[in-house]
Amino acid sequence: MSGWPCVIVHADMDAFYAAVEQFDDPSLRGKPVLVGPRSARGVVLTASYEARPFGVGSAMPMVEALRRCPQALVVPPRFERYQAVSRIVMDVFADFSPAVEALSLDEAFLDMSGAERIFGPPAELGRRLKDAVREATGGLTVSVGISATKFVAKVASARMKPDGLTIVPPQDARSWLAPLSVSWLWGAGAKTAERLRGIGLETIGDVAAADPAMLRRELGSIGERLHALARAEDPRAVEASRAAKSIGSELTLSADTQSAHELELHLHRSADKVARRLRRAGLCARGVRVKLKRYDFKLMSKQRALAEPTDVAEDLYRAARALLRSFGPLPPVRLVGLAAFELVPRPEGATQGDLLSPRSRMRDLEVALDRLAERFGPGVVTRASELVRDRGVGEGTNLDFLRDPKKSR
DNA sequence: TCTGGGGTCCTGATGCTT
DNA sequence: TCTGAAGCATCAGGACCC
Repeated sequence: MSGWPCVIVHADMDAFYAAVEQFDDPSLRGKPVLVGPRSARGVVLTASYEARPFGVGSAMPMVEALRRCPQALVVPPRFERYQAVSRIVMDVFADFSPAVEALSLDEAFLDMSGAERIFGPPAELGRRLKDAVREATGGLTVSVGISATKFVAKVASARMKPDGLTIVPPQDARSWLAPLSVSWLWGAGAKTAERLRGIGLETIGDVAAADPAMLRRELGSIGERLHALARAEDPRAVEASRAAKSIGSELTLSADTQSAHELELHLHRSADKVARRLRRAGLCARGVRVKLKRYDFKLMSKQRALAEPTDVAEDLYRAARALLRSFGPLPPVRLVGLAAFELVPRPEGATQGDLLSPRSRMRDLEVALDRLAERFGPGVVTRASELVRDRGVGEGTNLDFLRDPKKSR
């Protein structure tokens, strides 16, 4: 496009989870909806636009959100449904560009450089993209920002929500950014924004005009990056596919605990969940990390390399249990998590030649449980073998745990 | 207000190897 | 054999994003 070195689109679905819930259940439409767990320690994942005028937003404790907006309807999240809708949306994006970089379920970058002949100038392109999403999803709206860099496109999509379309030509990008608060800078969260204000930089224009050497002194390498972003310089390309670097599962407990036994139970469930996701992705982990969040929100973590790459829950759990024990006496803990990292493709026939080893049998059992989880509806176990009993499954165990590892056995 | 769960990236400390 | 420096890998913690 004339004068545009490249065309980067950022598309961000509006109040995605809440919009899906309102779409699926017409009785929620036009009403304040909060998607999130009802638990005492839960936070709001997404608030519908009807709830936002009450001062409710993402990451706000649910208790506080309901204090501000008592008439809000709370809907527990249904991630599988959001994933299904997300696939539809991403397919639409893929119709527009071969280079789509999904940032999450509800937003993506598209590199549309050189597509003017097919889709027209940026304004026309944006309208067509929005129409296509609305049509494919049956009415969901997306906000779109278009510029020549990722950062400016992303800010542009967020500036006019919901259902917005903002185009920032590259020659206007720097002056367009200048009056915005430093908290719009990508990579400057609460702490960094506070430090910037502490050195007298309130707006993105202030950061752009600041001495980069001073920014580096004050903030380290992030200072230089923020300086470049503030000047609308962002060389990062749209990356079509990025391999996961870790897969984890964590849980905030309903009450703090110092019981190693209770934490081990949670680690066991997390190990099951993570191993299943590894197997689905055809990956093995070469390391395990355990994360604990203390009563005072201080994080503690320990990690270790595994003797060999694995996608077996028992292996992950054993390593995690050893890490947990290495913490020594535990303070009251509010969150426990397990993550697998250094992910590598699962070698073909990894258990071949070793079919009778306990480890190989354990993996076979876990794969069989995966299949059961896919096939069976609700029910309870009527007979359980010794091997299964070792895993906490016995007569009367509800089969729901096969499909939702969070459910207790 | 009182703070989730999924991640990524960066930094400083530490330990190992040469 | 001891010591120190350099380079690298690993680990733990922190900030950030959606």
